[in-house]
Amino acid sequence: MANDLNKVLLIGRMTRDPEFKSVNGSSVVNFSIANNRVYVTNGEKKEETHYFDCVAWGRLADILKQYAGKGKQVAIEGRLQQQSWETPEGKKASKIRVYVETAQLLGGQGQGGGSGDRSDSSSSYDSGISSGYDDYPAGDDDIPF
Amino acid sequence: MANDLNKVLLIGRMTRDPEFKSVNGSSVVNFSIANNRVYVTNGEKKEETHYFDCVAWGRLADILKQYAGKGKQVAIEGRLQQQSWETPEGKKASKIRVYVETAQLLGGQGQGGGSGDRSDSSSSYDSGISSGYDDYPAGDDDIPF
Amino acid sequence: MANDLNKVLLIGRMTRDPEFKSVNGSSVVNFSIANNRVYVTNGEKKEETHYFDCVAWGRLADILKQYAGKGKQVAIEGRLQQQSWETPEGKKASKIRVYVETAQLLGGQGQGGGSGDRSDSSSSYDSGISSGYDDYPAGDDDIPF
Amino acid sequence: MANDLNKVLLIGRMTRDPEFKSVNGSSVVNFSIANNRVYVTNGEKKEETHYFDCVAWGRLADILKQYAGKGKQVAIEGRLQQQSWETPEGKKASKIRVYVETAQLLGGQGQGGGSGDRSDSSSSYDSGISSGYDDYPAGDDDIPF
DNA sequence: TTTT
DNA sequence: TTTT
Repeated sequence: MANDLNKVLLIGRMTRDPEFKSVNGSSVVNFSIANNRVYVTNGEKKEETHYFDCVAWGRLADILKQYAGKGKQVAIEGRLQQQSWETPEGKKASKIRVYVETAQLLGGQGQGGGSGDRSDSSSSYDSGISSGYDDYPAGDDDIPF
Repeated sequence: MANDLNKVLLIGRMTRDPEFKSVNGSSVVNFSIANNRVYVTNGEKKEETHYFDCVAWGRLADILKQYAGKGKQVAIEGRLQQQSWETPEGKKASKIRVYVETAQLLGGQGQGGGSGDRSDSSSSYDSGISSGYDDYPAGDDDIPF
Repeated sequence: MANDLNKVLLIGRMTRDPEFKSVNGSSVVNFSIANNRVYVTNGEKKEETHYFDCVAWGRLADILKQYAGKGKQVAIEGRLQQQSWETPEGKKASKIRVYVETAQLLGGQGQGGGSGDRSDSSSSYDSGISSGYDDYPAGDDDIPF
Repeated sequence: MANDLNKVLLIGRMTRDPEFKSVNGSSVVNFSIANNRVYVTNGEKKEETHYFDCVAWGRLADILKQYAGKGKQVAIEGRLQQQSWETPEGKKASKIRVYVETAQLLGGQGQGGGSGDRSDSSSSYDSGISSGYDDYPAGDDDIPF
């Protein structure tokens, strides 16, 4: 069986602070990204917003927990993932989300803060951070951006 | 408002023949792609298949209708799209699919055929085809691949 | 012959103002992007900067001329292109550049300005703009960002 | 400093067998990819071929050495890299190549073989293989495709 | 320097 | 359920 190409690249803003949890000792964050699309159809300008659910694991999850937040602009790279589960009624359900492999915080003019004491994290430089299970393309351990 | 980066790249096989319809005079095809993932966790090889819904419009839809089919391997480039609708019960629902902007048929050894008389389309060369509303990066009108 | 997948996605800062020219009535801009890479090798943090030459045509060129500038952070999407030419001595030469199809100006804190009177263009919102030969995924004609 | 987004995705055919060497005990392969572009300008079909130099390291290099070869169709994912060096005359020179992070061999109808005894490797199934310094998204050790 |  |  092949390992097929599967790559997603998005820029958008977090609709809320990343939701953190720990699964079997591993860090996990879930968040949603608002991605705007602007286009012109026969002279008329149109705007749409699409919302995409994202998940990140490991060190990347820790860093996003610490530095990302509602309104922050972020570039993410990852892959599409089909989650499947059974509903309480025993029906099969599935949805698509983005498994984030790398994230770069952009110096956007988001409203920042949101949930309280994250305001101190506004070191305001861009960052590229990756999942961190490998030590290859990674950020710094102390001041990731 | 911005036009945010939104790019998806996938290789996979069509799980069925593209489903064709005409919407306000425009061609539309819907299809699903099986994308395989192979990875190793602590020495153990694992395999998963993820299924992604795709839609294509215009000339690309026409070409996919004519040349693509169940089992065919295809590389697609497009963008993530959040479809939103109301259920018959008046609830809001939404799902993610891939809006295909370009497709390249790969000369894979899929089980081909499926729904009968498409076997004659096995011109068996690769192809890169795009949506065709613009005439810029496009294929030929007669022998697209 | 196929139209093979060829996609490049970069975030970086312009090393200088885009260099504008007109070729057979079409607008062309050339510019260079500084793309930073940060990684860790056996505990040690490393940094590198890579410079990539880019070219854009048409309406995208006009917009970049008007709104982009030295130090601006930009996300670009395009394709790799091999330029070939003959040297004055009659030798064959070739180099790789990025043919930009879409660009999104990011609200970064670059040193801005540079060549004088562009400072007034700091409308400071992000933007996604594309080549504009098609009217499909495009920006606005008046206030592109 | 940021770790900026830098992503390249290409499909093409190897113009020759990968050139293998060992650098400080690490495997390295160099190869060149022919990437075809087909487009239409005012009704006229045009074709171009662009050649891109690629490099892969580690386990991915080993696998490409063993299974890839001249004429093989491959999908690669990686990043742009600017190589810089000094000429024998003491001048600075630089070129752009693709640092390959993942490769998927496609079941194309390349002329295969080429340099002798690779013909036995035509297991002819697609494959997705990655650099292998991490054990995360990887192939099998024995039968990678 | 080049692939199908 | 939503960001600027």
